[in-house]
Amino acid sequence: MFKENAPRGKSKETKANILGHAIRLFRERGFDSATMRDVANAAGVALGAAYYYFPSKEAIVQAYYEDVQAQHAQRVAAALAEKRYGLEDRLRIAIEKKFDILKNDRKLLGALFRYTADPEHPLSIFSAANRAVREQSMKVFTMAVGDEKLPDDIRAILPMALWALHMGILLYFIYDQSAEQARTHKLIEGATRMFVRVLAVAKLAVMKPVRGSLSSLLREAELFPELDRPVASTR
Amino acid sequence: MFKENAPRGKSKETKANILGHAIRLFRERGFDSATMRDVANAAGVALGAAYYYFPSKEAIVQAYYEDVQAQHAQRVAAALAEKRYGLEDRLRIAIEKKFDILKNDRKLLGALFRYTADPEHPLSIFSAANRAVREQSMKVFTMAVGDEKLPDDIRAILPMALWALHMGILLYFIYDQSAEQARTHKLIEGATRMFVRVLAVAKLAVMKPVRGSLSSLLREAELFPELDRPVASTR
DNA sequence: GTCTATACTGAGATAGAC
DNA sequence: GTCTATCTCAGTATAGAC
Repeated sequence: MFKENAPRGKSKETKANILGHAIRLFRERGFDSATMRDVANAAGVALGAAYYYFPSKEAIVQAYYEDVQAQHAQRVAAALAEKRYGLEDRLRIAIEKKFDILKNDRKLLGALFRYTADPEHPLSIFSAANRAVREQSMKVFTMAVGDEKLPDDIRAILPMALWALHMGILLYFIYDQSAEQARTHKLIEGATRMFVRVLAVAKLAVMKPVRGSLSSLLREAELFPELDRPVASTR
Repeated sequence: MFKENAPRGKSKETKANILGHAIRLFRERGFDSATMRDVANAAGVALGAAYYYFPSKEAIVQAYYEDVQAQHAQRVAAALAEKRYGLEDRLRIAIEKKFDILKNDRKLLGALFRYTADPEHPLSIFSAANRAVREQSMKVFTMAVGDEKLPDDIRAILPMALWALHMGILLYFIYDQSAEQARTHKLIEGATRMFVRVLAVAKLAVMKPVRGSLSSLLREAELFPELDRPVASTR
């Protein structure tokens, strides 16, 4: 089912109502087949009302995306608070929770990623407009890493690495036709184990120069702006 | 400029003509802003004629994509035949050649990747329809690796790893606003060096179990079907 | 500020005439 | 093979009800 973030107020209710019906229709018929008129009809409002709340059809998917991220942060925090886990378990749980939320939405995700390779498009997951969502998502992984003993350079790039890893798995998931996406779950398990093993190797003192090169590569590419302000303007 | 594969015959000429004007317009105005009517006008044909040759606007980008891959294979083969290079240089050259071809087409690539997360869409780079193109692209990287002395398990996954790496760089390239995409070229250089260094570590005997896990992970995920037929039906 | 109703534009795609 | 006419649907515009 679909949960909205702040259903107080009449206006918010209408918006949530439109959003809910839209997502349901997108799930049932696919994003392209469901029209904005269908959405408005299903929600019992006029077309203009749908466009009053959502500037475009894609904006509805964007709202869904933001909601998913918010839910993800909540669920991971809740799951990790339950009991003390080792690193591998924490990472696996953090990733699994994302797919719990998305389990019926494989068709929808195609629409969400449609503008990923379009820098001009606000709905790209890499757009400036989505920066906050990206950073929140990375923070979830920072939380999953927790106070694990790690070299600083590794710690700095881990959230981005995990974010990228989970995005890659997401792409696999979209294509995964196996019953209840069993293969995706296998992949999450295997990839998490592999990730932790590679981490263990990377932690070794002999690997420090390699890590250094990787860090400067990422810094120069500005893939990870946070790396640029380690000593910056804090007081 | 744009090169077509087989310009013999009047029909092929019309098709190539439409394709050429379309690509030019997409480059100049962007994929979404240039309409099929614009394309037809520019090519001096009616709208219907454009649709006779290309079932959709995206299909034009697909034709462009196939052409790019064909050119890439040619150029890499030519460059590597010139003289003997070390592994790092060969990989860097193989990747650089792709970006030579694409240097003016960053806007176009957004359209090419639009359906990457849609398994139903034939124009997805992961679709069954595009399998041949993908495999050709991986073969280019197999060629770049050449007869380098490597453990079999590493050799088997390298083409896919390099393909994935160059796709990742492609995404970076699309977002790279620096003059003449200088940052992308820095990234290619750094990523290639890093790749070879990691490879050197992975080659060590102590890493064999880690490699084994990675190989079985990929085999189980069927990310790389070729791994499934090492002993199969060849005789 | 929230919403309805209706009409209109633009562009991808298609049907059918030639 | 090619063209003209037409369809569909996302999105815009507008005028007004409450």
